[in-house]
Amino acid sequence: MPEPNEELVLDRLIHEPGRLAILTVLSSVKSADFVFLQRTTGLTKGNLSSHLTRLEEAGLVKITKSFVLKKPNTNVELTKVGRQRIVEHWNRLDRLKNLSQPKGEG
Amino acid sequence: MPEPNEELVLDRLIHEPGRLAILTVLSSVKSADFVFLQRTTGLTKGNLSSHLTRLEEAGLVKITKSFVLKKPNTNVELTKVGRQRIVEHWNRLDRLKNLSQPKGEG
DNA sequence: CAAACTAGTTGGTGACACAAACCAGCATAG
DNA sequence: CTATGCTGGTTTGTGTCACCAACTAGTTTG
Repeated sequence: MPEPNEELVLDRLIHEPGRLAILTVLSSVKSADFVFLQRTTGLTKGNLSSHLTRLEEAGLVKITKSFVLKKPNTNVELTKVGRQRIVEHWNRLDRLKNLSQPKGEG
Repeated sequence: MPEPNEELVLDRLIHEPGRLAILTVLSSVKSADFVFLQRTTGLTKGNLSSHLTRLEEAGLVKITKSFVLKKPNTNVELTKVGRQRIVEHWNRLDRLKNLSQPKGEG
């Protein structure tokens, strides 16, 4: 039973393509609403909704619901923890990648 | 129904952490055997076995079984396609990452 | 012979990503 | 008023699949 290199273990919650996209988009903006996230990530409403719920439950995003122009509006922003975790995830991916290409792409 | 940016869609077959590790290790060596892969990836035998089967079925790796010192020996190497696909996957991840950090880490 | 070890494979199970169906509010059409 | 159809979401049903435990096959040790 090998003990995996802790540094390289990938967090599935974050690694999942849909959520990785959501979190990565969020890390470039202060906040984003549901419709914007749907457009940028290409996720369906259903998937986006459930991913957001999971991310919120995990404390990675803060969700604020309100009404804008009489329409429901779901605003999402990274929490401090969320921001740390997505950065750390990209760092881990870099380290994994560098296992195979220690000198970087030539 | 938004159409996702084709360039950014992540292939789950490759993206799965265990397989991403296997493929990344393989991309740095000519070939590797089961035990070596288990040590380097930290996967259990069962997981490694089933991931390898999936990768072989997908044509990403070539598996050669033989006996070495009277023990079964499973040798694994990337196919040409496999090598292309893992490189392309890392490129996609780079592009996704750069959506949020177009200037690199500041 | 049995017990333990190596090198794997297979089967059962729970988690979960997905899309379809659903829901609520608003707007126009008749 | 009812009906139709938007927008902006949530919930539900289902199939996939990653995981670990159990198993197989052969070898070595006693």
